[in-house]
Amino acid sequence: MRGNLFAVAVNLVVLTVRSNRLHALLIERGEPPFLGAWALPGGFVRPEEDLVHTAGRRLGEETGADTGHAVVGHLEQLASYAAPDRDPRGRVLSVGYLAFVPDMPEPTPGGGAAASAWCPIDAVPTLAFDHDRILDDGVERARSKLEYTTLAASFCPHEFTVTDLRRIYEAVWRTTLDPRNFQRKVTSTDGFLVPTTTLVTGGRGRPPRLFRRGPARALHPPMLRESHRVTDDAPSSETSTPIRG
Amino acid sequence: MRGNLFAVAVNLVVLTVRSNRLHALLIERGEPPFLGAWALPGGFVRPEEDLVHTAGRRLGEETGADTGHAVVGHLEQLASYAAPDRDPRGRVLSVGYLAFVPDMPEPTPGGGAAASAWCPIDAVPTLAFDHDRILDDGVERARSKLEYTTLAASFCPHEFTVTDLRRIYEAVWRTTLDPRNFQRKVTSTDGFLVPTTTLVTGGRGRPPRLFRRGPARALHPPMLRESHRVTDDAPSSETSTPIRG
DNA sequence: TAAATAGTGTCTTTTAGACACTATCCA
DNA sequence: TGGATAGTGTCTAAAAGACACTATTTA
Repeated sequence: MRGNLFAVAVNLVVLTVRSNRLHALLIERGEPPFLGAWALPGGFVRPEEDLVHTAGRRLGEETGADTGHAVVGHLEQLASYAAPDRDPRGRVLSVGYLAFVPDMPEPTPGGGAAASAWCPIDAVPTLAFDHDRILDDGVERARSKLEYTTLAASFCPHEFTVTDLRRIYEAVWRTTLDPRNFQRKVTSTDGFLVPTTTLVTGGRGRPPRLFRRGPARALHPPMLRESHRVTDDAPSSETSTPIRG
Repeated sequence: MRGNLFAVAVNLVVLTVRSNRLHALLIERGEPPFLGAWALPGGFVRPEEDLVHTAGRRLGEETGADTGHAVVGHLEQLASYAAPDRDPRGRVLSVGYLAFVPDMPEPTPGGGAAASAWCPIDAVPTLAFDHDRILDDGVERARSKLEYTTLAASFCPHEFTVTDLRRIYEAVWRTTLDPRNFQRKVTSTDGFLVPTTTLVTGGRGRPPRLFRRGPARALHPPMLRESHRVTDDAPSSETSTPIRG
């Protein structure tokens, strides 16, 4: 078998919406390199472990899913990053994973991290390695996935209101949506939401109904965000490359 | 640095449209394992080489771009595959890349392949390793990318007619589109097509105009393929995974 | 001239967006 | 009662789909 050998790591872009703002889960590195710097959570792939297993394991460790806290969400592979000089220790390929989780208590650091925290997406400091780019790619993926899938519901707990769901879209897209048109759109899209009989009392206005996520995964027609630019909006990464002329 | 080490390979899903059918580029393996079986072209990532460089290099070798043949197309990262038992030689992670190229002469085998050929997508035999799944993921990605990007033009040569472009959509989606509505849609989408002054004579009807690809990359509103199922249409791979309940 | 393909015009249906209006809570 | 939020109805504009019709070629 030709070729040199790589260490293979998984890094997680874990997104959630807290206080109507999109946040990412960051860890403070507890060991070199980049000791003390902020980074994406992650870890090396163990022998006999598949990529998604590593990602799920580290996600559980960081979000405290192993403490019995019920986690509903979504996990998907994002992209791989393997620039020769991206890690000073040697040749390391990192597979990025993108996770959506509902708002939950403060994270519990794991995997050799000194600390961990939810950080608003527009206040993220410079990160270790090439994690800035991985994070950017993850956020961009999240923004476009909300357009044509029902994944916004992965940011919500098991039962949620239409307004809860709208706040997800507004936070991820940094925009505002008409509450009335949004309501009609999501409740009339077959399989997106399943109504319960429960109304949430205690709020300031008419009590909203609770819904659960339905079986639909694709959104047709999609939920288009406003004024998508028509010219080049390729992500920052290599993921889109024209070949010559 | 903890963790065991991996060999890292790149495998290519190279798609083209020939005779109004979607084809993939396959190679016949010239060495073990899977000697004599069909597989996706690929190769190991060299020291100091980035992933996209490996992919571009192998793409050029297989399609004969190094022979001076002008290649216009598209290359993007697809996903990574690293199941512990996917390669009998040991732990190998493969990064899938997806390429769109215009129809071109028969391929010239490279990289240790015994033979190579364009194979209609619905006539692909069982492939070596987990290449069936990589191919499936690539085809599915291609189908959905044609909906909301202008990448269909990457299958066309530098100048092409509206009918040429429509045949791409029809081949990739295995459907038929109304030629008149298609014409209006693509010519009225700002930045998709740039008209030339050339008309193609010699055909059977009114000579069509040649166009070049415009600067637009995203399609807004998207070009929706018919009757997208509303329920679960997750790809075959791990790329979409719900987390618990 | 007939057949074939390119391209335009127009009508209908569907959907997005704006927004009036009703419903139901709390203070 | 008034303010706030939930939810429905309705109008308009934009886009998709069906398809008649014109334009320009070859056989």
